[in-house]
Amino acid sequence: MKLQQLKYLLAIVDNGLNITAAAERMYTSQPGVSKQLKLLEEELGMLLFTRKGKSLGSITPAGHQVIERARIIMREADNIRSLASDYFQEEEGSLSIATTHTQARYVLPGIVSEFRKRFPKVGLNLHQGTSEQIADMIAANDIDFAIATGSTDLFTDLMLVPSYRWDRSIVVPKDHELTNLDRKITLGDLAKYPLVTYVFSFGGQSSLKRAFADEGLEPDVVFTARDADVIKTYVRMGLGVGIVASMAADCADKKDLQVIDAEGLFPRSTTWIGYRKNAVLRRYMVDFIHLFASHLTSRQLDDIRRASSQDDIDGLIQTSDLPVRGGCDEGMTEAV
Amino acid sequence: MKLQQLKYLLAIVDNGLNITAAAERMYTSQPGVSKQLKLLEEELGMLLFTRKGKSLGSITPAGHQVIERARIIMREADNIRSLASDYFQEEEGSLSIATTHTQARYVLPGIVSEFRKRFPKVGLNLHQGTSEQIADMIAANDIDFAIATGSTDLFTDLMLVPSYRWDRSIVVPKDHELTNLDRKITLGDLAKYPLVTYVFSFGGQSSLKRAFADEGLEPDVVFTARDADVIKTYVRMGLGVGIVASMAADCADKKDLQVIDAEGLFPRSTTWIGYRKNAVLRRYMVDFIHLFASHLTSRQLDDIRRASSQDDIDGLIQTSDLPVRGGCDEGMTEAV
DNA sequence: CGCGTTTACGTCGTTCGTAACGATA
DNA sequence: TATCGTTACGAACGACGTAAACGCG
Repeated sequence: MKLQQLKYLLAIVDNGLNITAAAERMYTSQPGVSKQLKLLEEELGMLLFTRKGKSLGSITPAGHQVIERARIIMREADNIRSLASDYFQEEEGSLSIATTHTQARYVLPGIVSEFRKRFPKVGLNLHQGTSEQIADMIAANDIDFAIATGSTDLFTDLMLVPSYRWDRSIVVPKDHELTNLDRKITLGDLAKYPLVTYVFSFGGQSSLKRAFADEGLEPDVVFTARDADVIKTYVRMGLGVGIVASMAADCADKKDLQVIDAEGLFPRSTTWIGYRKNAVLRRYMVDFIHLFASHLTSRQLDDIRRASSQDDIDGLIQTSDLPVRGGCDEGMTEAV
Repeated sequence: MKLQQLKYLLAIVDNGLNITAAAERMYTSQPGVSKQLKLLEEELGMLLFTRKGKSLGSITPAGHQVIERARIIMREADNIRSLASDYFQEEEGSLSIATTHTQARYVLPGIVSEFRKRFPKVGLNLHQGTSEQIADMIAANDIDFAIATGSTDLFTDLMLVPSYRWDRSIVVPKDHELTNLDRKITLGDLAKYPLVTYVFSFGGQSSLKRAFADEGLEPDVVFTARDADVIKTYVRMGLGVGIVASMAADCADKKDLQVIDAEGLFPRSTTWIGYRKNAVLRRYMVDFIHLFASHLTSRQLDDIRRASSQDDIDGLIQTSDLPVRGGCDEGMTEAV
């Protein structure tokens, strides 16, 4: 059994049991991969895949078990390499992050620019997607960090570090009648207007919809998007009243939009940053977490680095200690 | 990085940083091992060992981390091989068991003979030792099962399957005055005589001594051994009253010794069988556990096989369900 | 006949063992 | 000088890539 053989095995699995594709991904010849698979099967004395004629049909039950173990082996081999790189020179490497639009657009820019300043030699890859797409990217490997809000169910394979909390803001055109309210805005006020907001299911099972339902109200949502910029665009067009993450209501918007803090109207959301269980975090990765979850002390980060289960992390971080991030640059300066 | 290199690395560590010894253990040449270590260090760009002149001095801090990961890799590689052997032919392999004298002498013979009948091609290795020695054997690898009583603290790396419980028996010469007692024997009775029993600390912090202390008594222990046969020998010589595990008071002894059941006098002990966490159990290994812990259903065994933490196992087995093993063959027939 | 896998074979790099050398206590 | 690790070198092995054959849809 060779590490190479296990690597090829996983490449075949991760490329839909297509040896040719696997070979291309591994930058090697197709017969080589085919042969190594054959040798591995021979040494183990068992078939890892069923054959349909000459093609691979499916993974055998025993094959699944072997693959599972092979993944552990490759993960630990990667970890050894990480340890070594980290030990030798901590400032080089790469960092792949999968995240949602709100984070990528409103929160990460400040953090990324600071990170690049500190680690100019670390190659940064940002991938934007929905929570589900992020989960897929994780499964397909090659992602070091996932950053998202709520929806922890999709990410049971990750260690999730709660990083900050945020409220929502109401966004209306400058001349909107809601701006003339001489009292705090209520859900009842909002329910009178057509609403423009995130796709429901964002951050769990529609905490937004439930907030209305809890008061016996049914909101009139006329438009949903995954993207605060799109929402604001339609608000500008007068399509309705926008509800966005407070971070997304930035200063630039104040020119033609009125932003009303909706703190207390909806439950607070918690954004976390997650990494694979059992992954060795390189120093610059820990530093990135520190930039993102600025409330953590170095001591806490050390403990997190050593944590082996989500419970360990949950025990380290009190949700109530998390900073609350607002809009219009306040949050950003806080992070830097 | 090659599996072979990691294997050599661990061999060096496990042989006291002596490359020559490691090479012998691996049935290969010493320069080969030396070179592979060098290549590994070169590839990782770090020293795994400090050098004292030409000899290896100690493991570097980073080296410890690498070794830890390497152990996981080798363990999973072994697991893959186990899976394969098991899949192909379940009836061949080997089984190494480390256990205490009482188990090896009085409990295992029946089980082993049954096991050999079922799996004649599985090579059996039994190693006898104290709990501490068993723990050492585990650490040095090459042991599949540990069987012992109490002292779970020494075996936190193992999954422990509680297997049966047992009481102690009093052993006296045929003509001893304790045999003429017309009531149930008490600790107070025992305290009047010189005692011969196991080394204190057997099975935890001397549950035996504590049983006396709880009644305000101080036993007069004149001789301690690790070995019921030795104890019985001294009882025969009239040195004192023997207290042994009930399993150790077998029928053959009844010729010249009187055995008095001491159930209730001392707390019950629980004997367990343990295997390494994350180890794949081959089918014959599961069958061995079944022979040893005969109360388990196939369903429970399946769950145990899949368990990933000690808590999972503890949740599956109620201590009160464990059979109580007595002496004089009753227990043995029950197990077969 | 295209797609994908396996077989065949020549080349090249790696591992291994023996032997000799170097360093340390 | 005994012990242990490294260097040197030739032989055997194994991995890889190209080319060609094979099976299936």
